Amino acid sequence: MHGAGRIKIVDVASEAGVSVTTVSHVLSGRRPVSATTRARVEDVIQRLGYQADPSARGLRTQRTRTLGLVVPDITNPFNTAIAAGMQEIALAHEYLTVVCEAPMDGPHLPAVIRQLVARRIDGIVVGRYGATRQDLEGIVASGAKLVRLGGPLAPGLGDVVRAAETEGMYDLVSHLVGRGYRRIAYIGGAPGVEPGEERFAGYRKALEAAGLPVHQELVAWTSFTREGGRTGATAVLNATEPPDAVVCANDLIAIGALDTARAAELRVPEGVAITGYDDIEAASLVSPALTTVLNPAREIGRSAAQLLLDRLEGESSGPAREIVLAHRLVPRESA
Amino acid sequence: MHGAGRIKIVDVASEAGVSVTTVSHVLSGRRPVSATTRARVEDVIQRLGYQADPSARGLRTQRTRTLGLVVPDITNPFNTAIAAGMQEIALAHEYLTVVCEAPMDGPHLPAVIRQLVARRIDGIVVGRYGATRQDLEGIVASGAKLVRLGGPLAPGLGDVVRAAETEGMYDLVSHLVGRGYRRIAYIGGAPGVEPGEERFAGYRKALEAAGLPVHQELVAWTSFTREGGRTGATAVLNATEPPDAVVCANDLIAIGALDTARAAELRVPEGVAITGYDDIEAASLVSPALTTVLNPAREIGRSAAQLLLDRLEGESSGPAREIVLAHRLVPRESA
DNA sequence: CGCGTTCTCCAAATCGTTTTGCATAACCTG
DNA sequence: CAGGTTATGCAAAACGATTTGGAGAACGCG
Repeated sequence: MHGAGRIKIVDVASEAGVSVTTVSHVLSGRRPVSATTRARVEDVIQRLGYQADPSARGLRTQRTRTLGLVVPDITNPFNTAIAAGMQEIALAHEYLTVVCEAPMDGPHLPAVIRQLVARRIDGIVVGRYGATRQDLEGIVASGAKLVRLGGPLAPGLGDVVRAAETEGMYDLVSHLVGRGYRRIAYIGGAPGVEPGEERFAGYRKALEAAGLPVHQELVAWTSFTREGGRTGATAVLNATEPPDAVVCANDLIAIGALDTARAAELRVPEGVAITGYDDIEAASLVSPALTTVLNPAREIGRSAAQLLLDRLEGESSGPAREIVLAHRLVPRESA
Repeated sequence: MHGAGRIKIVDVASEAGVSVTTVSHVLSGRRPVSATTRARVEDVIQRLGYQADPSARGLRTQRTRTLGLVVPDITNPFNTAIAAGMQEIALAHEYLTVVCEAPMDGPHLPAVIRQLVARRIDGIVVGRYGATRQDLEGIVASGAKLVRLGGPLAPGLGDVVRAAETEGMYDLVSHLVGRGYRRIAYIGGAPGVEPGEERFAGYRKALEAAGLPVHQELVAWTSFTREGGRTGATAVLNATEPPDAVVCANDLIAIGALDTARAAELRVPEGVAITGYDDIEAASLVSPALTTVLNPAREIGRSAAQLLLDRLEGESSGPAREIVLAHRLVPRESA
């Protein structure tokens, strides 16, 4: 008759003939309990299906056993892959994961962070973002652990997980150079936003290493969207001396660039090569299939969650850490 | 020096020169408070940036102000759109949304539900699923509010939100008939899983209304994946008398069918028409762009959250409700 | 056999809210 | 102005767990 989930620690204690203290100790293992008592208590817990009330526990411990992920766009497959990776690790440690969307337009980020901090979320992962130092410091000051996805490692701003973006773009552009392309254009997202900067750096380094110049008129900055790709491609393809390849900062931009090329009756890759970055699902669905770089999103999520859990369950402080994950070139038809 | 988020209700009370009871009352409005006192308290709350501790509040009220969404695959854009819709509504009411993945392979669903129930989540949305009656009853018995996405309205199993799937497929197939197609094949996902059943029903009704027979060899059941689409299409296209159109239960299946058609050197839509369902982003990115039906996923999420909040904040019980959302045919190149 | 350790376990305080039962002050009404 | 309402605010008891200071029993040592 007593519904599931309603039994309390005191019920377990009386059923097992011990005090609530003892039950708590077998649960947490913070003090020794004799083997026979422990066995009896665990049996009762099992039989009654006892589960500690998270609010009561949270009130006492000041922990919520919850991890948060903040991303600019929750429907972006790259971001959901990160979320999936986090959940995989978190669930195994009985942590919950909440993912929050904070669009780039308007001051959504501070509000979302306030929400998360007010909720006493234990650890927060801030996704690829133009987050200000102030935003991030607010998280750290609240006592929550912080992991950033990308950006430089800085003291007092949590740990960092990132893909080897610069190296990935370097390899991609070198790949193009190796296949004979010489006038290689670049379409970036919003300038100054982190992953864009690093990818652009890889582009420049690769050209430099090949002894090729960076033409200012072959570089366009727009936004990380399909529409951005269309306008960016229009700009670089109309240069006085057009490019033979267009490197895009992500797959959505590249798909937009494909639109523009198709509209201009330019064959890909014969007329112009086009490449993306991230390897989202659509990259292999469009035609021609995009040459791109695999962004190990799920693995990024796993690493970020693991970093947070280490800080939470193991040594709380210590020097800031950085995890860099390997990229992988995915050659397909568009180059 | 006192960091943000650390101030308690007693601090607010003493700063404002009132008791904690009064502060609580201005917060909840459950008892009248004089205008001048209220103003003073609200000012102090503002100035100090007070935010009630959710664990303490949850312990007392037995509410977590959290909504949950359970889906088979968190990276499916359809599901993330639902999540985004839920979050939009939930956040406005200061509720958090957590989305949990419970893959169809293996007994993940009961475990995830247990987790959510143990966490005292206030309301749970169970996505398109082969959920058993037992799973759902467990949720209701725990006291959490339940909304199902699809399936028949049944007493004691919460409210239902669904798209008009049968009608949507009916319109789509009727559209094909109107354009002259006569041998129309169908590729479904796993048989018995809800959205598939309803879509198949729409397919049959439309053929029936047009006086066309349902050929057993033109119906294939696989899985809701691109790979499923490939195998399903191989089956129906190799029928003794091949179809002139292939209707797929969702977009991923349709994209897989496009693969098969391309491999068989069949032009689409000249050789065979292919249609999808859901209108995921990739549907407009592939070539030829898919004729499909817009599944109002975001709106579904919004409605589900609203339903939950109504139960939570308004009248708790009452007859089970069902919300049916309109579909919309999206004609593109593939038919 | 007395005394100090080490094992076990318990009672009670605590975390920060909400909510109920009263006390007091203020206000009408006749 | 007495008597009864209504407004206003307070003190104290929950909510269900964790954690600390000890109590009693068992054990070893001199």
